[in-house]
Amino acid sequence: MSTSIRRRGKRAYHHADLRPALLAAARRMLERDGPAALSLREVARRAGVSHNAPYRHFADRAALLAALAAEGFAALADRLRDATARAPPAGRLGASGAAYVRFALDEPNLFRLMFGGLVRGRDHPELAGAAARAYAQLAGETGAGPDAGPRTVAAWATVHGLAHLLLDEQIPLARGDRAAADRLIERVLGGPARGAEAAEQPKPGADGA
Amino acid sequence: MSTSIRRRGKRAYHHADLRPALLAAARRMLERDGPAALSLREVARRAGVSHNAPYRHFADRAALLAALAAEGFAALADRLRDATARAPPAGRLGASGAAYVRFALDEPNLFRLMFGGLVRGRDHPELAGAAARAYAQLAGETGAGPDAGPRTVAAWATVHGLAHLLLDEQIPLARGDRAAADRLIERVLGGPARGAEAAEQPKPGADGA
DNA sequence: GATTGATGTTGACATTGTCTACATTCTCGA
DNA sequence: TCGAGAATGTAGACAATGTCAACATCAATC
Repeated sequence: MSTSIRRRGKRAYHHADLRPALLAAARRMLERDGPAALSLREVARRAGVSHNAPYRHFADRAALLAALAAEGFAALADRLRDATARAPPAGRLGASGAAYVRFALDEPNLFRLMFGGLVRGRDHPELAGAAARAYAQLAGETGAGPDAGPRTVAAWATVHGLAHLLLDEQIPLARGDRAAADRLIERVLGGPARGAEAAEQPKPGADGA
Repeated sequence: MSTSIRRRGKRAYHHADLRPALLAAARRMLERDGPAALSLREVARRAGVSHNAPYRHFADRAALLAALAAEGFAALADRLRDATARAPPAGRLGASGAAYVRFALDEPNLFRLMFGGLVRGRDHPELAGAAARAYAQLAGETGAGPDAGPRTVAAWATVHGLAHLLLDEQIPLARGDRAAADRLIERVLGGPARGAEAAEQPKPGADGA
């Protein structure tokens, strides 16, 4: 906490860069306790300012959450870019999907904030823009153009659904087991039409929502 | 509100069936304002009882939400059963998937409660059981047995992801447009390996989270 | 150097979840 | 029949939260 009350030698008038400091504190709290438990006052406390200071940078709690979600979409876009850049052209679809799911597993609560319906892009243009950029990245790297057809939609839906199911522990898979996630992704993304020739697959579990 | 303060001619001791009355009120409030806005005190108010009465029937707010989510899984299981019962054997996979997505579109906030990570089945056995029954129904009707392979997981993930994407308005589709949802499902569920020969497909939108 | 706008603080208010203590009503056994 | 005990509902309190209004402080500008 108290990230740079003063900064760069300069005396720093009030706090200097309070907004990023608030976002950083909120990000930590988000990943620890989830979006529902994120309290504006606690964020302010961790940033070392009064409980009303955040209102100088965010209209309300929803705006803070929207900014966090926007950061999440930017991070997701980066991940997708990195993953596809490293993959051979033929493996880009799988790499992109795996990166998507890994992102969800790495930052479950950020992912939930982004896709949990708590904040809607419609209400926050900044969020809508960040989401659009991430989708553009995704659509571009799945091999289809912006006029992607059912194939792209299906691939996207599959990966997105897989991320959710894994996150909610409805498909048993050790959290953070990258290799297992990769294998599952590869099998599932490549597999729907191939049938069930791959062995040792996980099956739907009874673990609740 | 004030659902059956007294009941069946009998004088009814305190409220008679407060628990279902609370759940009914909560269900209405949930669909109107979403899971995050659901207040225990407001539920009590609408049921016409004191702010603490719900604690005789639910351990806390999370328990109420879990009970609602469990009802949701039961309703989903019913929908899946009905849909597959009416479909010819060859069309069961598609019918099941379409029913799944339609359920999400019909009761968006209930769906978000069930799959939004707000309540975890791990903490509420009743919820875990209801979820397991719904999944069993789903797995049984996708044509695969309980040892479903990647194909079943993929189908499930695709449908689940599609529901989420439609719900979050990340795929443009008029809310409640059943025909469009059905066509999309059919194309997407049947399509990943077929390529993009189907025309007039929607494409990923820039509508934010 | 005074003014002004941005930024941060203090205090207040209604609402909420939850705890404890108390009241009322039902049920069941003598 | 009735009274004890268990269910069920109520009243009051408390801390925490989101948000509003009023005030303070600081940097920059005329």
